[in-house]
Order: sequence, then structure tokens, then C-alpha cells
Amino acid sequence: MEENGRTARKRAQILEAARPVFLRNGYVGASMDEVAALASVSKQTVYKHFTDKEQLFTSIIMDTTAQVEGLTKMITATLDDDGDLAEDLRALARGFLGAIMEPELLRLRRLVMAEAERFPDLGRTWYEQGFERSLKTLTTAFGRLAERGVLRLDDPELAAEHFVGLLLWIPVNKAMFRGGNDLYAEADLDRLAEAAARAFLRAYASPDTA
Amino acid sequence: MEENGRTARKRAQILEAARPVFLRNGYVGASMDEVAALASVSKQTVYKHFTDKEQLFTSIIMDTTAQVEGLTKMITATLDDDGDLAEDLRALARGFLGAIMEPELLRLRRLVMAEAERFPDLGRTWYEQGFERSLKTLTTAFGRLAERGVLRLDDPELAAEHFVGLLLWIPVNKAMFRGGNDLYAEADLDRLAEAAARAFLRAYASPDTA
DNA sequence: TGTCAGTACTGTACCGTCTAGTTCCCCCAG
DNA sequence: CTGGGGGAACTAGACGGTACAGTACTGACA
Repeated sequence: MEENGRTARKRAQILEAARPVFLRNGYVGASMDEVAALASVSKQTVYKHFTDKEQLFTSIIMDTTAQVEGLTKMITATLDDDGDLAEDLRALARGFLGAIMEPELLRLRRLVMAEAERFPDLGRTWYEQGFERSLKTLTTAFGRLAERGVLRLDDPELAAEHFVGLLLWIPVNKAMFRGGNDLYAEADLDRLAEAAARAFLRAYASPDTA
Repeated sequence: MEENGRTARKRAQILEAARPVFLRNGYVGASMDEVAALASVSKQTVYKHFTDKEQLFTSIIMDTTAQVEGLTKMITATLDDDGDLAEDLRALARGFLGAIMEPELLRLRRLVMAEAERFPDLGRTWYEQGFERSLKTLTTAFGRLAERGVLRLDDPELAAEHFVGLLLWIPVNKAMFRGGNDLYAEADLDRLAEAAARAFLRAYASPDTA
């Protein structure tokens, strides 16, 4: 799967250099000259690999959309065993939070949202491949827990939506509006994850396990 | 309070015309020429009222930050009477949702987030004046409900955060990534509000009122 | 011989300034 | 109450300077 021809190498080199440029300045603010310079590549080479600025941009985003894989695996891994439900949920919440609060990912989020109107396909793909996909995994996991009787819920999808809402709304918004990196220490994330997991359990745990 | 001199009129005229230009193209993409043209005003006049592009931009954002007033009033109005708690919460959720899903406000959100790195003050102000302020109002309202014994919570602020998280995470994200306007019908918003209010009650209502 | 770095070039867009002529508003004389 | 100056505010458009997307050309190098 790892292409290592000269062309593929150059292509990766350009992509890697282009990402920070677009992340820093947005689509309009990103300069192809800067991309070429940062990639130590001539502009001609950039245009050999990507037909134009737009195609380079969408390539950057689509590339990182694939990384959701890890998140879905983490979900099933954490909830599949028969351990303590409360503890599992807390761990799951903590994993989710840590993943989504990654500074690079947050910047990408901002970028995609900013350009969602200009590039509708991009926004839709990001939402479906990243957002909905992890939500769907969570939904099936919760569904299994309901069948085992440890969760009490009519609608697993709604429960999954509520779980991530409890967990993510506050920290993600804070991060989106206050650009900084040092918003939350590890301990803060622990606390947020624990609070969300406990509230979720109160709302959705079966009475006998609460 | 309503200034109607020529100066104030022109200023408002420019602001009104500039808003869609910035909303559509972002800060870098917005053209001062287009602003002037859309406002039916000469460029000279634009620069008489606003020292430069940056100041015009921040004026647009700050102007709309003031509109949170309405939201806080709605919160206290809905939760202050002694009506049915479940019904009040549902109504509050519905009001919140309707307000935040206003297309114009969503576009502003996107814009502020996109430029939060370039204009840190703007992001911070938006967050504090809009986000935190309404959250604080909700916190005190929940605190009163806890004192009356209808809610059971150690931390009113956490409860407020969870309330909005349950309610807003899904629809707001959907709207941010899928630019469209017709994402949700009124009935969908009703359903979302009801579901959030019920989950919140299960997590935070006193046992005797549940 | 073909690929790439380096760079010059073309065409366009835009910010902010400037000039010159025009319109509107307010105040006060009659 | 009225009507007409005075001066600020405004229009229209050109302009300098800069930046950038995308193309074209040259020379090196493998």
C-alpha cells in the first residue's frame, strides 16, 4: 500500500508541506508559492501532481478523513469486553476526548467548516466519513449493551448522540473559539470524561445497574 | 438611542452590506470594493467610517454579539414560573435550538471560528459574551431549581453544560459541515428538543419528581 | 533524453490613498 | 417661519503598490 516511486514520494512531500500552509491561512490565504518553497519543490512540480489549488486542498482534507479508522477501533475495543460498565464508559469518553482535542485535528475541523460553503462536497464527506461513521460505531456498541440489559434505551442512535454531546460540546467549542493549545491539561480532560460518563449512566443505565 | 443623522445612517448601511460579503467569502476573500458597491457608497466613505478592513470586520461581529440579550431573557422567562418542569425544559430547549440554528447566526459562527486564530480577541469576545454568558444564566436558573429541590445536582454549571451539549452537539455540527439551510424542519427541532430535555431529566431530576 | 529547480512572466485582484467635483444638513439672518 | 450659505460628508474613479495563480523558459543533472 506504501507507494515509494519518485512520483509518489514527491506527492507526499508536497501534501505534507501544504497542510500547515492551508491550516495556517485558510484556503484563500494559502499561497502556492509558499507550498512549493516549503516542500522544496518547484511550482511546476506542484502543478504536475495537482491540477490546481482546489484539487490540492481537497486532497489534503480527504487524506486525513481516513484516520477515523483508529477511533472506531478504539470504540469497539473499549466496550466489547465484559468489564465494569462505568469504568469502560469513562475510558471510552477519555479516548474520544483525547482524540478529538488533538490540535492538528481541531485546526482541520476549523478549516473544513470555514470552507464548507465553498466546497460542499468536502464538508459532506468530512461529516459522513468522520462524524457519522464514528457515531454509527458507537450506536451499534450501545445497541449490544442494551441487548445485554445493562443499558436501557429505545433508540441506540439517540443515546450515542447524547453521549458525544455530553462529552464534547463544551471543550470543542472552547477550543474552536479560543485558538490556544494549552486550554486543557490532561487532568481537565479526565474530569470532563468522568462527568460525561456519569451523567450518561444516570440517563441511560438500567435501574438495577445504577 | 436611534441615531438618524446622515453619518449614522451611512454607517449602518455599510455594515449591513458588509456582513453578507464577509459571510460569503471570509475575511481574506471579502473585497472592500464589493462592500462599497453593495452599500451603494463610495470607497472613500467606507474608509471614513472604518479605519481599515480589520476594523470593519470586527465591528460586524461585535454588533451581533449583543443579540445574546434575547436568549438570556428567554431562559429566565421560561424557567422562572412554577409550571411543569418537564414541559418548561422542553420549551427552553426548543427556544435555544431555534435561536442557535438561525442560518445567519450559524454563518457568523463559522466565520468567527475560521478567523479565531487571526483575530484572537474576536474569538474570545464571541465566546465570553455569547457562549459563556448564556451558560451562566442557565447555571443560575438550574441552581435555583436545585434549591427548590426539583433538580438534584452538586454542580449547576456542569448541569448547564450537559444540557446544551445534549441539545446542540448534533444539529449544530450537522449544520456547520453541511452548509444547507433546509437541514431541519420545525418538527425535527421539536423532536430534538424533546429528546434532550427528557435525557437531561433522567440524569438530573430529583428521584421523587422523576 | 527527460525530469526537476529556479525564476521570470502574465494577467488579475485588491487594499488603501488621492483628486475633483457634488450633495446634503444645520444654523442663522431676515 | 423661511430660505440660503458654509462646510462637512459624499460620489466616482484612477492609481501605486503588492500579492498571487498558473504558465513558460532555462539550465543542470542523472
